[in-house]
Amino acid sequence: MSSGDARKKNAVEKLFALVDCNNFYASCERVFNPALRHKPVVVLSNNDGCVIARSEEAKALGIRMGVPAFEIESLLTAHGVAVFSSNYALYGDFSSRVMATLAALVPSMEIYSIDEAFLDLTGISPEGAEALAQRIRKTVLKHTGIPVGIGVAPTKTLAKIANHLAKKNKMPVCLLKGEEEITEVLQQTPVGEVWGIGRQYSAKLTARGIITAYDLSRAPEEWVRREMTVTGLRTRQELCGISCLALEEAVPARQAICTSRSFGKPQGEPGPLEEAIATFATMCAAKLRRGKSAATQMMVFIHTNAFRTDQPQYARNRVITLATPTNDSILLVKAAVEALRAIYRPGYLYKKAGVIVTGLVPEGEVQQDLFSSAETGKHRKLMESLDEVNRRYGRQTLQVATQGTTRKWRLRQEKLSPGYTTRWSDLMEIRLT
DNA sequence: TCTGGGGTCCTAGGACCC
DNA sequence: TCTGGGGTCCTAGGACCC
Repeated sequence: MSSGDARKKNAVEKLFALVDCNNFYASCERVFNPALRHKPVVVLSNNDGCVIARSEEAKALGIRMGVPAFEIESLLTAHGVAVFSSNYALYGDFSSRVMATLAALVPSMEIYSIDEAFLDLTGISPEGAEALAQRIRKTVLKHTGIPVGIGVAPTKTLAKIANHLAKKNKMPVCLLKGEEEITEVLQQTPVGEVWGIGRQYSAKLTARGIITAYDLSRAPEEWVRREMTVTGLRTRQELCGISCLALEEAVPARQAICTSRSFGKPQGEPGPLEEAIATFATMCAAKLRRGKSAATQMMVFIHTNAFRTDQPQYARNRVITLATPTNDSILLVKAAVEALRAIYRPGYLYKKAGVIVTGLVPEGEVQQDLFSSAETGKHRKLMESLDEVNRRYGRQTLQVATQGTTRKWRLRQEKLSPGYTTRWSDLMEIRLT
């Protein structure tokens, strides 16, 4: 069966759009800082470690994604690149604005990531889809200041490819339809660029002579399934135009929440480590409460700097099962510190630590433990007040004592932009003279 | 001196049960 | 020689994503 025949088997020809914000973090930094227009901009990861977003001008300078900032310091200075620490409060807020704008323009959408959304355009003619995509792009730009690119195709995987193509050709919208056009594009797409094909699979496929996305769409189904599991098989079918990945409108309940950081300076003493772990535990607790869920298990991990092969290495984690599912900061801090004490060893320089909570259940369904319910009830009121204070006066205004005040472990964040849209004190001022 | 953070899904294999 | 078979649950590890 040719892929064309297979496509016809779909009762209704589906059509998906992928909307992707261009260089999202860099674009956010630009909105309130027009002086940065047409200038190279990069945004660094937490701890000012690696480059995680680049404006077009920065890409043109040859700055690669993920490159450590210290390796390109002279390049950044020489070209007057504007450098920012990541400001997730700002990006999260812009993301909400973009998504709200999209939601008002289409009947059904899936928020796929902070800067991407899939839209269902099934039933719309190719010309209609193209016009709608153009309108979406203009509206988002006008309402939020964020430029987006849009790829449209019969499956999500093909819509991703259409979106890449739009970027490559510096076109705002790319519509991919019709067997011949799709075949031609797939033949020009390296298999590693396909959504769902990462480094490992890319190497394996290339070694087997599967070089392009088209080759993968023609590979024997049995082989793909055996070597790449059903996930790989779905990707193969999607490349053939058979839609296997549906639009997921409802946000599935989280399964895990993680808070982890690299330290600005490596830490050897137990004190600062405990303060860091306690802080991560309270951040997990706050995220749990915001999502109205509670955790049944917690994992605490610490490790040394793996890049420093000249130093002794150590990495351990410890899982604690909580007697009753909880989102109480005080109980979670207690558990986290206990876990840390069990795995901490002196004589190492720790670079990173984190807390992961799992086994999440809805807050309302928690079975109260007979022996601790009185304590839990008291704490609940306290947590509500804590969240309210921190919401009003900024994160970490009220803390659990174990979090400490030295913050020796804190992030390096030397180039943070203001919280233009999320902190009253950072609101932009305009002087009319 | 400096190298991110937060998620998901799938499978194989072991433990355990009847 | 040859040691049941089938089901469920859990975990670790490997792959991927942005």
